[in-house]
Amino acid sequence: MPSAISLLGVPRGEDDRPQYLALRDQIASAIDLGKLSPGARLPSERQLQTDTGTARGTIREALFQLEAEGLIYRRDRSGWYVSPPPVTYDPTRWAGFMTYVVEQQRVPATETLSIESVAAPSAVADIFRRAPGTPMHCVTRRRSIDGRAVLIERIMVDPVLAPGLAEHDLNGSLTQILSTHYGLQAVRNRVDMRPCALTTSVAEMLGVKPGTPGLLVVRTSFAENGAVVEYDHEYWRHDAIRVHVDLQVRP
Amino acid sequence: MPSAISLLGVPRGEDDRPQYLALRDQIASAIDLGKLSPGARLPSERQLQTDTGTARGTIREALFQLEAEGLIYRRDRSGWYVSPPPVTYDPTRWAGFMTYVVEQQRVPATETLSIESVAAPSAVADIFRRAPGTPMHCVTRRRSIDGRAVLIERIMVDPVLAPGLAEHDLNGSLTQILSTHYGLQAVRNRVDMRPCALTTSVAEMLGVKPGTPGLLVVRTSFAENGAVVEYDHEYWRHDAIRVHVDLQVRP
DNA sequence: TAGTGGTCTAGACCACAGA
DNA sequence: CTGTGGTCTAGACCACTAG
Repeated sequence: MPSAISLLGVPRGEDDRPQYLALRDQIASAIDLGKLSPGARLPSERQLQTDTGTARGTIREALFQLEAEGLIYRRDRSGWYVSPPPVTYDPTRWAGFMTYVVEQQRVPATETLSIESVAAPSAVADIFRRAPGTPMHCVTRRRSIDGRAVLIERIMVDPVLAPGLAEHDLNGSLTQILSTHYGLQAVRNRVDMRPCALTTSVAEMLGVKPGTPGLLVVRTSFAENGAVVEYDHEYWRHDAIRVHVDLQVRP
Repeated sequence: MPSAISLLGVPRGEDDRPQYLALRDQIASAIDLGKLSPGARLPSERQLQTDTGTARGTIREALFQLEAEGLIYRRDRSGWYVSPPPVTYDPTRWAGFMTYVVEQQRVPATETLSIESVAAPSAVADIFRRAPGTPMHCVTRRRSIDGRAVLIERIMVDPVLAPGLAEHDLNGSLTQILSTHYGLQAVRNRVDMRPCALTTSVAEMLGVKPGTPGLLVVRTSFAENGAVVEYDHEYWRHDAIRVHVDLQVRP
């Protein structure tokens, strides 16, 4: 029973820590101590409400905090769950998603949501060095780890380089297909990353609330002749990924 | 006037978009259109309340959303402001903070907050390959861009390799000092990145609310003989940084 | 259908920034 | 000092998940 000295306004214990942070600490330490394992479900907000005697809004603030830290996540209208550990992504390695997830003893899965031909917006056209409006393959896929959807990717491929791409099974490694069937080999990779919030369309596909924190990874692969092989936007749940780069000075 | 069809619960316009997202869109487009420039201050929450006729909680939800997207930020108890553009950080380049910020036509600044000797916790000791409890230099610095604090860094350096480090002016490039005065040259860099939430202590130093979204960058620099030259944690405001990596396949 | 999170209201007081 | 954001309360109804 945390000192109920007064009953209005913001009384607060002697410690000066807001209630929602205090609750955050309680839950965080429960996770640290293993009382709540990855994947475990937290008590419902209303349960916490009666347990702690604080308003639901305050409860939710603590939960949002933990979500921002990547410790918990929510399944829409189902509940709050403890986040599994993140996978490590290394842009200097050429291994694709399926490969590095398996290497980390996790189970990857890919689902192709759509494959369509779209007119290249000018930003995309620039990258492919083609005229705006040129048709492009646009593949949308959802990828999961241990059954939990962790990213949505939208890949643009030039149909001139990969005609009939749609005929292939795209639920595996796209890089593999481009290499095997079209002789397209990347020799250079450009990667951009930045924290973002997941916008409505992506959020829906991941089954999360719009505005959930995320990480945007933009990959551009170039062939030997400088042609763009793949132009890829990956929208990750922020708690699912960690980036690792190891670099040597070349003498 | 967005259709006041009913007066209780959540009526919502025909579009099915929650009010807080609608407000988010309004503000976001005002920023896009340049009606609000980087650094500009938004109307106060209570002003928006009377302007839009919605409850303050709803207003704040929209603002949090925009903050998570990196479009706006807050100065504690002062107001909400439009975020300046992020700087690009390239871990494959050896240029330090001062250098790459200037290259991007921005004004960098460094402030040393503390320099002390601490006993290495076991995790740190492992990295330096020394016994736990071995004394280490620990430098805490705050770095700013155009006058806005964007990151806190905590650097650990082995005092055996850099005796008397505290005597130097640490408000410039530490890498430079280690190289010039101690002959410590990094030949390998290991970088880890992950989205996080800024914890209380860091948040205070940055003057932001605890839980504000951030990006943690951990750098480990190795000398030719494998010794660890610098072990550095950088806590960035998430809206201030973008990471860029460009990689070639070596034939 | 019961229970969950999602959205929203309309208040209140507190701590601090800034003039 | 005034005004700002920060924290908190105690309700309400909605939209969805899951049994």
